[in-house]
Amino acid sequence: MSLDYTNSIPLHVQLKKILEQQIYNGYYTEKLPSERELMDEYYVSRSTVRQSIEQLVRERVLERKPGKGTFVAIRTINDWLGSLHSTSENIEKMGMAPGAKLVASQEIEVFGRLKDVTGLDKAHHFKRVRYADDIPMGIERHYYPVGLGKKLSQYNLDQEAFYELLEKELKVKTFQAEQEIKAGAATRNDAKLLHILEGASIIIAERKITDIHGDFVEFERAHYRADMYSFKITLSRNSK
Amino acid sequence: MSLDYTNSIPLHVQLKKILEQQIYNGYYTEKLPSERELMDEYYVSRSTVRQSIEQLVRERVLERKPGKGTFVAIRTINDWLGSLHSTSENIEKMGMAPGAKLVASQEIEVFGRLKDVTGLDKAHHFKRVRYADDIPMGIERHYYPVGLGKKLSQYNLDQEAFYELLEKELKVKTFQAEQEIKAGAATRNDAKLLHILEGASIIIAERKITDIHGDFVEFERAHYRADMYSFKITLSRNSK
DNA sequence: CAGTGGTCTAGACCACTGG
DNA sequence: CAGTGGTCTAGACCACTGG
Repeated sequence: MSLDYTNSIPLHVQLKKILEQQIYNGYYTEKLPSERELMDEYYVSRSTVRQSIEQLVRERVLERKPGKGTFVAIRTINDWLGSLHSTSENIEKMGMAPGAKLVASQEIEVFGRLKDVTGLDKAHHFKRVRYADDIPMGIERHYYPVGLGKKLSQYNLDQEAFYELLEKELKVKTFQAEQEIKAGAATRNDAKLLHILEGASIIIAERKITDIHGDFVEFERAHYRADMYSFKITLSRNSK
Repeated sequence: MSLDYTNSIPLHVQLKKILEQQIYNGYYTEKLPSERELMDEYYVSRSTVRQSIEQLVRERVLERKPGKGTFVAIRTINDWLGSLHSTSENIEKMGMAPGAKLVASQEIEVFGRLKDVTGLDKAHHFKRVRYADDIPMGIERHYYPVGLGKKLSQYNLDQEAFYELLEKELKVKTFQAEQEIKAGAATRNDAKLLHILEGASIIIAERKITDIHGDFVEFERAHYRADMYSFKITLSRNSK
C-alpha cells in the first residue's frame, strides 16, 4: 500500500490508517519499523511519520520506547475500562480480601433476552460466587460462545482472572464494553448463595463485550448484595 | 515569564505550563495570541509552539479554529462526564419525556456523613423530583455551599439545567467528579414521592464534584425507582 | 558503536476566515 | 486582502539502548 499524493486527505492521515489496518490485520504484532525506515517506505518526511504515529499513540494503539522503537500497545481489559474498577479492586478498596469460587460450568440453550443480546443459540455458562473476606457478596454469571467457553473451561477458574485469561492466554482482542447498572430484589436462589433474605435489595451489573470486529465475546450478569457492594467511578477533566 | 533554554525540560513543556497557568489564572479567557505571535514572544519555532498547544488541545484546555485562531475551550460538565449519560438523556433514550419539579430549596445544618464528604457546616439544599412522561421516577438532592446555593436559588429550577447553570451562568470551573452507584430500599418518604411501596428496590447514585482548585462544588444524592431507571456506561478502546 | 525516538529550527504552501 | 491554523519538507543535535 502506498500514499496518494494527489488526494486531499493529508498524508499523515492516510499513513495512520494504513498502519492501523496493518496492526489490526496482524501484520505488525510487536515492533514497527523505525521512523526513518517508514520515511523511506512511504516517501514522506519524518515529521509526517511522527504525526501518524502520535495519533496512534494517543489512541493507545502504539507505544513509543525511546532508544528502542515503536511497538503495538499491550492493553488489558481492566486497563481500558479505566475509570470503572474491577470486582477485586472494589473489594480490596473496602479493605477486604477478594476470592472466587466456580459453582457451575456448562453448555446451555439460550433464549429470551439473553439470546437477543448475545445473538447465540447455545452458550457456555460459568457461574461464580465472589467473596470478600470469605463473606459471599456477589454472583457473577458469564456467557461465552461455545468454542471460547470450552477453551476457558480448561483453566482453573477459582480465581479472579477471567479477563486476563481472555487477553493473554486466548489472544482475544477486545474492543468495546457496554455496561448497565441497576437495582433489583434477590431471588430465592440469590438469597441462598448470598446468605441474605429473599427480596432483599441487590445491585445488578450487566456487561457486554465485543471484539475489534464487533463480534460478541462475552456477556456477564452479576448480582451483588446491596449492603456490601457499590460501583465507584471517577471522572476527571484531564483525560491525560 | 520566559523560557529557560539551559534547563533540560523541553521548551514545549515549559511553554505548555506557562500557557496553562495563564489560562487558569484568567489571563487568557478567550482567544490566545496566534502561533506566529507566540513564536516572537517566546523565541521558539512554530513547531515548538504547536507542540505546546497540541498538548493543551488534547487535554481539552484549548480549541483550535482554522482560519480564526486558538481559543480557551468551553466545556460543560455533561460533556466530560463523557461515557456516563445524564438523567435527561437516560429518560429520553427510554423514549419518554424528561421533566423536573423543585420540591424544596432551603439552608440546612449539615452533620454526619454529609458533613464528612462536603466539609461544610451549613449548606443549601435543593430537592427535585424527576419525571419520565409525568411518572415520578427519581428524587435528586443537591447540596451546595451557602453562597453558591443562594445564587442558584434565584433561577427557575423546574428544569433540567443545574450543570449548565453552574458552568454558564455562574462560571464555576468544574474539574473532577466522583460517582458511586449502589442499591437500597425506599424509605416511607421516597415511597410517597415516587408512588411505590416502602421497602421497594431503589438505585442510589451519589456524586461529588470539585472545581479545578480541588474545592467542593456540589454533592448530589439521587434515588431512582429500580423498575424504571438504570445507568448505562459505554467504554471503548478508542478514546478519541 | 549504530540505531532509536525526542526535540528543535527555518522555511514553504494550503484552505479558510472575515473585514 | 492579511491573518489564521493545517500540512509538509529537510536537516540537525540530543540522550538512551543494547550488542
